[in-house]
Amino acid sequence: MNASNSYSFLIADDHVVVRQGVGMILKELFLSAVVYKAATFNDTFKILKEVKIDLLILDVNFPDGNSINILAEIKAIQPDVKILIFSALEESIYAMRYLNAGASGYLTKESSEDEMKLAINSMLSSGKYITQNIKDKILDSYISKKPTNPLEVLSNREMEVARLFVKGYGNLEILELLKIKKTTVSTYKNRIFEKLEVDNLAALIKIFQLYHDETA
Amino acid sequence: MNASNSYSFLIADDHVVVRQGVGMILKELFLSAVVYKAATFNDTFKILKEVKIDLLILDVNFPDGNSINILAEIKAIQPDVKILIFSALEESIYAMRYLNAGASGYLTKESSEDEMKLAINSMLSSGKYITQNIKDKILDSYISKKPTNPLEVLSNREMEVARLFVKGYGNLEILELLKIKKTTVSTYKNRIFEKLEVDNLAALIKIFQLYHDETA
DNA sequence: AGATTTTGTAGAACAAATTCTATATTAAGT
DNA sequence: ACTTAATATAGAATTTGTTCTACAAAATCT
Repeated sequence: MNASNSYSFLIADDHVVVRQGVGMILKELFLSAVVYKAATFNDTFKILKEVKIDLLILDVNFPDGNSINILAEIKAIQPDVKILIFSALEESIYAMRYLNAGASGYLTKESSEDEMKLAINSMLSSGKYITQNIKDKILDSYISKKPTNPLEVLSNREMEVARLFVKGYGNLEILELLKIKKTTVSTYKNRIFEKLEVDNLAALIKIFQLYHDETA
Repeated sequence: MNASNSYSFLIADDHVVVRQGVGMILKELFLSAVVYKAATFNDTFKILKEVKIDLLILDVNFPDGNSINILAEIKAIQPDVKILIFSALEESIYAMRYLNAGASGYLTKESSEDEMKLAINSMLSSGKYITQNIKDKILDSYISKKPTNPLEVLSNREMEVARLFVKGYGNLEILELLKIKKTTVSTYKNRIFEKLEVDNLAALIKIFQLYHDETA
């Protein structure tokens, strides 16, 4: 909260309507809110360097890049800024990754106005906001261990196979290349999917992209 | 325009913030605007059946179905309603499809506030709004037929199926969603792969990343 | 208008991939 | 050291996906 006793927000989203819509909700919640808006990463960084922000509402789907490590960059500039991810992606898999990477809240664009307000309030008071859904997931996987890069959980062989899948090879090609049986390939595929908590190739590819593995 | 001499709008979009944002812009343009909002197709239809709408601002990306042919259904209810598509999808691939299907304007969510206002005004006065970009395309297609975007070669149905594949849906899910037989899904997949000259899902996804700006 | 191509759809037969179970080997934990 | 968990590997049975062919309706070309 700044000197004039009102919260400062930064809405970073590439769509005007979204910036407007979120801005409106913010104004409804806090009459005196100071609301900054950014349409690109560059703008986002620029503003973060200039003014102290209490809450950054961030859509990670920018045209000028969107890998997960920008969260670290943001924190490097303003370590205390609270980040609420506001994404059009289904929370399930992605939320955890963003939370691990430095965000302290995750909200989907499908959320109702009430939930959005709840989330914003919660971020300001307790510094975080997580849906029950995600809390459950956290219990599941946080309790054990949390590798920074999810791909680390794969064994060497699994990684080998995963790369081939991401490159577009089918089971038959992989079986051929590695000289193993088709059921073995399927077994790996299964373990890979389980470990990374995905259930289809498209999601696997996204993870590889997110964690910028050259092979993608 | 209705009896009380003010325009009536219907904003159909599944995201609250977008509805708010567009609503705000509408109110800025026309103080006396009557603005209805719908978050689903069902709501959209319900409202269309009840009140006369001058301009429908429609995001066709609903959770409860989103094929192009709903435009026909809308027209069946209110033949005179003007439809402005407001979509996050790449203009070059989709605009023509929607225009052919009954819309009379296409605006991407990346548009600036000014452009949005221009579009809305244009829809109300001349009944249509097309960006220069698309006008060029129409001219081009009159002269020579060379697709700028490779995805243009897909038929509407093929596009629908391709998107589902890219999202990670399997044949079974797609067959279920579109209520078609499994061989039909395979046939589409084949035609899609042939037309785009790829032979695996990973490659298809890459093309979509390159040529299809979609937030999902 | 008539001919040709594209599109939306599917059946029969076949190929590919998955499940579930299992086992030997290695790595990790206490 | 001794036990437990993870890894690399498959077989049998089953499920999922593909091919190839086909056909009517719509769109496009001549």
